[in-house]
Amino acid sequence: MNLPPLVQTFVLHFGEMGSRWGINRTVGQIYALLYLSKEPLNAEDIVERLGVSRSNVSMGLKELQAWNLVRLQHKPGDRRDYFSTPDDIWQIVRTLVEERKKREIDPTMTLLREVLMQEPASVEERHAQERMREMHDLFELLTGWYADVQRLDTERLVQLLTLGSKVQKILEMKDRLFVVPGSKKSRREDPKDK
Amino acid sequence: MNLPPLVQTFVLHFGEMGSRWGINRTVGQIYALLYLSKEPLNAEDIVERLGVSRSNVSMGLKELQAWNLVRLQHKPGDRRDYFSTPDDIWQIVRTLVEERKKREIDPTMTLLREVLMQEPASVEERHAQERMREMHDLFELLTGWYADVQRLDTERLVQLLTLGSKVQKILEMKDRLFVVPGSKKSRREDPKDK
DNA sequence: CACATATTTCATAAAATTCTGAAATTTCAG
DNA sequence: CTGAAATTTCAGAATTTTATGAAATATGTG
Repeated sequence: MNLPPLVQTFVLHFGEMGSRWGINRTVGQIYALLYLSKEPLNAEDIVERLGVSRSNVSMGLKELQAWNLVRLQHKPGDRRDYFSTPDDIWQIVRTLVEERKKREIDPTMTLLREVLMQEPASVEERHAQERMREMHDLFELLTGWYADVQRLDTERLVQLLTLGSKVQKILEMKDRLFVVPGSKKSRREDPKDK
Repeated sequence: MNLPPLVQTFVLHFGEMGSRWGINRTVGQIYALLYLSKEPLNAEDIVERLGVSRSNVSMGLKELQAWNLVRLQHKPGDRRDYFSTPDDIWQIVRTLVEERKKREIDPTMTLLREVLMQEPASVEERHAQERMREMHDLFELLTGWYADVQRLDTERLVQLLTLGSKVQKILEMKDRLFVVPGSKKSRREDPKDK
């Protein structure tokens, strides 16, 4: 491995981290390298710096492209493929979340919907279905929220995240300002209520 | 494998899904089985239903315990260990996020902080450090938000998620109501501004 | 304390994955 | 078209992960 020490530390860490996700060490390292690199790199650059085989790099890049995590570019008068990551880190986050949703949540939702259609054949199956319903509803809530904030531009998203639960305060304020008498929603919770 | 068809479908799916996360098939299956089960199960129950070896189940349960994803219980007059998942699915989500943060984000943050302390020895390293700084700041923002909403009780959390980006509307409303003249924060963005 | 039961550990077998080098294929300049 | 450069594919080697059965250890009851 032929890298500045500071870069190497990060690349190695990402390689290890990769295995805790579903990606292999080389893919993690390639990604980390591209993320840190100012200039786009071609496959041979990556081979030299990481000290892995050319074919391994080829496969790794293919996987990263499947994840939409790297961008393919060309330099004028150079037929080699150059790769880079988006400069905007928020774009990276959006892609990552989108792809993970596509791979992990969506197939599970499909399966849950299918299974929830079936008629339970025993009390055991009935209970199992209830649990699956809970998971289904949870995922629906989370993906709904995600679809919603996904649409925000970055500035607003950051604003929202910075607020964190302080949003809660504002919600309470809103509640107080716009109480509709008799509305269930507007009724204040009181522990003494039973 | 000795399970009602409906349960089996889900258990198999979770087993496959496991490998896309960092956990192995058996661990995924054990978890799915416990999640769907009304009653806590002991190791032998799991062996029978999943058709895997006793030792495999022992290891799998150990891993799930390390993740805080299963609860160990006892039945009166029975020395065997019984396992279950929390009934409250939100509790499960909280644990999962917490543990993943602990395993994936925290070590990365530690490394980023260390590397950001060092003096870059070249322009290349300087640029790499800037990228790491971006990642560091991003993680800080996200974990800050997480720490914040983590503290909300479930009802309020659901309320927040249900709102999604509609929160934005409320924020704008708040801005309009409480403009502090001359304050940077309260100044309305205008595309015509330069 | 003894002994039957339950659980864990661990060496190694089995399976899955990752990586490589060689060959095949693609691409494009001349 | 041709041929050199670039990339991809792929069979098998290397490595890593996962699963098993046997042995060791722990636990609790009588």
